[in-house]
Amino acid sequence: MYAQVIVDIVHENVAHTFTYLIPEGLTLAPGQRVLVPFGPRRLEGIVLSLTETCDLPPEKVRPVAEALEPYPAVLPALIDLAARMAEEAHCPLAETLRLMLPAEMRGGRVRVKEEPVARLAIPAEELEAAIGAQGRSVKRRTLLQLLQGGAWRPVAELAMLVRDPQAPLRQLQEAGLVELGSRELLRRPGGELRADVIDPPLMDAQREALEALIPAVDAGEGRFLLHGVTGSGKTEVFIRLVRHVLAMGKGAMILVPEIALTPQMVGWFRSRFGEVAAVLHSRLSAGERFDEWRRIRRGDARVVIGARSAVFAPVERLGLIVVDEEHETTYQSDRHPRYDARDVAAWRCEREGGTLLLASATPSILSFSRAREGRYRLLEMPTRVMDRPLPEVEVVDMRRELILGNRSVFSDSLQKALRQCVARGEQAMLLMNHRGYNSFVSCRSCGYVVKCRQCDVSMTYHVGGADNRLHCHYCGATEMPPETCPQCGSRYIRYFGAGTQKVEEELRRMFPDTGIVRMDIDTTSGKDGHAKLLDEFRSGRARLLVGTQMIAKGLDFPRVTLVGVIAADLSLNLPDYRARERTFQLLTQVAGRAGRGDTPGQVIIQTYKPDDPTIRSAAAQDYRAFYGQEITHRRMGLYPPFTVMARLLVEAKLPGDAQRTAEELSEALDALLGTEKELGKCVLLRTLDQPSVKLLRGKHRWHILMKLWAGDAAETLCARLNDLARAHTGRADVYFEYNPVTMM
DNA sequence: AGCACGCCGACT
DNA sequence: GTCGGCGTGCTC
Repeated sequence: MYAQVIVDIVHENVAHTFTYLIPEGLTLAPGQRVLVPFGPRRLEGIVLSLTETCDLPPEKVRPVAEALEPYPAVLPALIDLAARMAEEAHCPLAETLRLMLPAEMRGGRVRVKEEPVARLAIPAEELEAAIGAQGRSVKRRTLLQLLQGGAWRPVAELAMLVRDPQAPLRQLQEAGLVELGSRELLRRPGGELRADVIDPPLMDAQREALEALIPAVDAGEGRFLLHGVTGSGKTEVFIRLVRHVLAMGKGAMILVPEIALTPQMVGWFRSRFGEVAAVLHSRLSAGERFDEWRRIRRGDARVVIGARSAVFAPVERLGLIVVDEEHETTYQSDRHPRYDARDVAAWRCEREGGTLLLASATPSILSFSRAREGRYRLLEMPTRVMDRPLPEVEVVDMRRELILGNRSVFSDSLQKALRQCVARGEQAMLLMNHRGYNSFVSCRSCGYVVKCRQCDVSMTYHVGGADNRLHCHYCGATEMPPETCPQCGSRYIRYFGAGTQKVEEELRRMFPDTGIVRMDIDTTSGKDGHAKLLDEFRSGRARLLVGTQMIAKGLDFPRVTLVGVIAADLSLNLPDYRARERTFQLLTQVAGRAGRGDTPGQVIIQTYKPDDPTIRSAAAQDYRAFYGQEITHRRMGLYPPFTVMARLLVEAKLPGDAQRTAEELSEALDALLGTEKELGKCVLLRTLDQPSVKLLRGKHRWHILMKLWAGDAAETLCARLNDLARAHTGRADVYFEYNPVTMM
């Protein structure tokens, strides 16, 4: 027998199977990891298939060195998935296969952890006599007593009752009374678990959603989009559905945008499912991730809660994938090989006979339009649990505040509401979608704005640490703020625009005796950074929480009755066709954090554009109204979902190299579209210019942006563009992006 | 990818 | 005459 093996090297030259002889006594199955000789080296590889024959000259075929595990590490369905993704992304199969395994497994970086254990080696009826025979040794007698049940006990556990048990245990072993061994130890993240929380009663809307979903789950099919307003109890629907799937003997996956931001979801699932639930995300240690992966692979854990990459978890007999907060951009991978976890989830469900459930209070325009087309079945949960009202939303015109002489970051309304909220002993959350103290530094004489030396981006003033410095939010560079203008020499340097630090400082001035927590990348970077800050707020030690968009996602604090949005326009003004969508999502999601307990919630949105339709529909928490406006914008502007966006991005040290390369690419594209007219027909728009960030990390940037009619021609064209980018070598780097995450 | 082989310039 | 530059090509 021969094994067809993909070696773990990502390179076009070796992007095909290599044939190895399977030595006597070794049995292999597709998906198994092996060690194979490869020239002078030994490499890890994955068995794709087994064959009886081989058409290579026999002297060229060498045998497999060894199997790395006794079981297939990659399930057949995941081999298919890797193959499909490699074809789609035009990349070597080895690259997509890597997604299917925890990175730590490669190169033998993690090991199975073992612990020493001991058990009785004699029948129970002989124990009494054995204890009697131990003479004056209290340790040996106690140890025998502790082992009386006959089961394996960890030596570490025995050591808590008998100090230094190793020597007496060895003596007992030599006497044939005790057997010593070692046992696999699983490293579990996040402490003890218990499946002891009882099910709360279901509301009508939840029951209706389940009545639609359960027959589909029973049939192993169906794609659903659940649109449920914030606080409508979607999580409880997921939990009941997962329980149903488990009862069928199948497995389930719950994907969440970023697990560090949604520790509550993990808590809910672990308290309801206990050991059957596994958690997968990037903040686990290597050992924890490997062990959780193995618990899933062995079928011990059949519910997986995880972030984007958990969509590749080795769940067999997959019955359900839930994508919670499906509108989040974190489901799109930004690294190679790029994928969208929602698409992967859909493929897996189709291939493996599972039900797909996308859920959000603010569905992505893409998913909702698919639901309108009938590609997803739409389920709606329009009311909050316990008939709690959606919060009251007030839009405050910040231009008026300025005219009235209020130069604080808080409007009169918000100040008043904050005072009342604090006086009532309740909690408030404030969204400021910009971190730092001031967002830019400028010369009042000549208008000069301090920009990063490496990036075409204004620098943000941060206080704290050893000194106050300017930071670049794109590359992380810092420098001291200038005292005089580098351009005109004036001393008229002023600081403008507020960030989270400034909001925090103003709050402290207003409420000197109240606990305040600031949550942004700067305060949550350490291990468990999120958890510590959230705990500070949850416990009530802090009453006020200031943060960037990370506070808007899925958190459930019953004592929050007030939500303030300091500057709703920040995300609205970004140069991206999705700016309105993102703003609506952000405002609606953060508003939904208010009034989740028994007290009704209040939301105040501060803006310089109080009449903007996006802000208006967010204030009304009217998704349908927003969708109606936005889909019209997209149709008129020829944006997705009506078209596919694509771009060739060029980056180079020298500005001339970047521009010249972009122009050359444009000419190559002219030639291609000239000879293959069919491809040309799908190009609706094509522009060659500089992106809004013209310099990034010291590299000058140009791009060719394209809007394409979705279809076969667009796919072929994208494949060509991808080849074009890959083939390019020279003084510039060229990247092809399909549906780019950012256009900047 | 990585490591061999291979064919031309400056050194003990 | 040898050591070493990294260009080309192969790995079952």
